[in-house]
Amino acid sequence: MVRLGKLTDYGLVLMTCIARSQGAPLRTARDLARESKLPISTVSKLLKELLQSGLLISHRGTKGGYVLAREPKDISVLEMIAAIEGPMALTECSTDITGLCNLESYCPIKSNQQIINRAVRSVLEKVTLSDLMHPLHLTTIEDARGKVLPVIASGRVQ
Amino acid sequence: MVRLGKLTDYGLVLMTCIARSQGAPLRTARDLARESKLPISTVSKLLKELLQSGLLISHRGTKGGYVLAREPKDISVLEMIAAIEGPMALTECSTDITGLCNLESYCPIKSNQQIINRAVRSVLEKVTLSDLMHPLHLTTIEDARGKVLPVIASGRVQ
DNA sequence: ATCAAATTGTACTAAGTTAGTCCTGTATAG
DNA sequence: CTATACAGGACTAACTTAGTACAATTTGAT
Repeated sequence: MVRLGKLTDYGLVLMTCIARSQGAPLRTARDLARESKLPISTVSKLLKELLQSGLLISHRGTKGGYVLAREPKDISVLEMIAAIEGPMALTECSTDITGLCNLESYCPIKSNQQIINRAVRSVLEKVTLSDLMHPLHLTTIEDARGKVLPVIASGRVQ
Repeated sequence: MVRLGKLTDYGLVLMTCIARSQGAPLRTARDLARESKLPISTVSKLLKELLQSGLLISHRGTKGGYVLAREPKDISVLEMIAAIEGPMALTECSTDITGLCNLESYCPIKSNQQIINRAVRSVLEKVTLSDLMHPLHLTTIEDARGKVLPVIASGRVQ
């Protein structure tokens, strides 16, 4: 169903939690687990992955924890997804790594998949953590070919 | 990695094959299996699913086979994906079916996921089977917020 | 009428991926 | 020195996907 894994979903929740408490001291894994109602082992694992992708900065020891590495507006949804799921590709054909697709060179729609993939990536690149924090600021979004999609002011999609 | 399943990929290939032979008589599963170099059992299964979603029309018996139910330009990539993978949602939160997400009502980014999902859906809705057949006709595509993505004339993405 | 070609429907198995847990090690503030 | 919190890896169970197989049904042609 072209869907994000649950863990990725949780990752977005955690990033939003951390972003919301900017200015506050470091957020610990336990702390975030309590706030997000997720098991601490899972939270811990996700924070590690977000750290390794450079989206978070950590401090060890007592009074340790995590902060955002950049401002929310400079962290894209695409980056967060990639941090947890690995480099995103809609199909293996679109990963630029040759030899993965068993239809190889005579695959008739390889180039099309790259087009689709690029469009999807681009959408996710443009939506940032800041947008996730402040849904009201994102009132419209233009889809491929410039058609405007109305997005309801409450943050809900009609 | 937010990717399509292999079967979906095959489904796009099959639809492209059928679209390319419009005007010709019905295409059989065996026929398409040979052309696409896929196992016939898999092809048969996919054609059934595409049929049930109303994207194909079938005729049984000798001289039977499949044709497109509509013109290529009126069949979106989103429909083809949905036919094989079920209704698309980036996360379970975005399916409009309540009770699936264990964070339920207090999930802080539910509405945002719906925004992301809608943008992605919209991109896939705008790309049609016709675009897959004639990649040269799709030279640029606009991403969310109207930024133009260049797409190389050869059909390859730079 | 009968046969052969083709779709229809269902059920099943194996493989791969994802979710989630646990344990040991390392750094640091007090 | 010690309690706290991150770091890294290994591991298991559950779920999903890919792929196969078979019997039933429909239909055109001889």
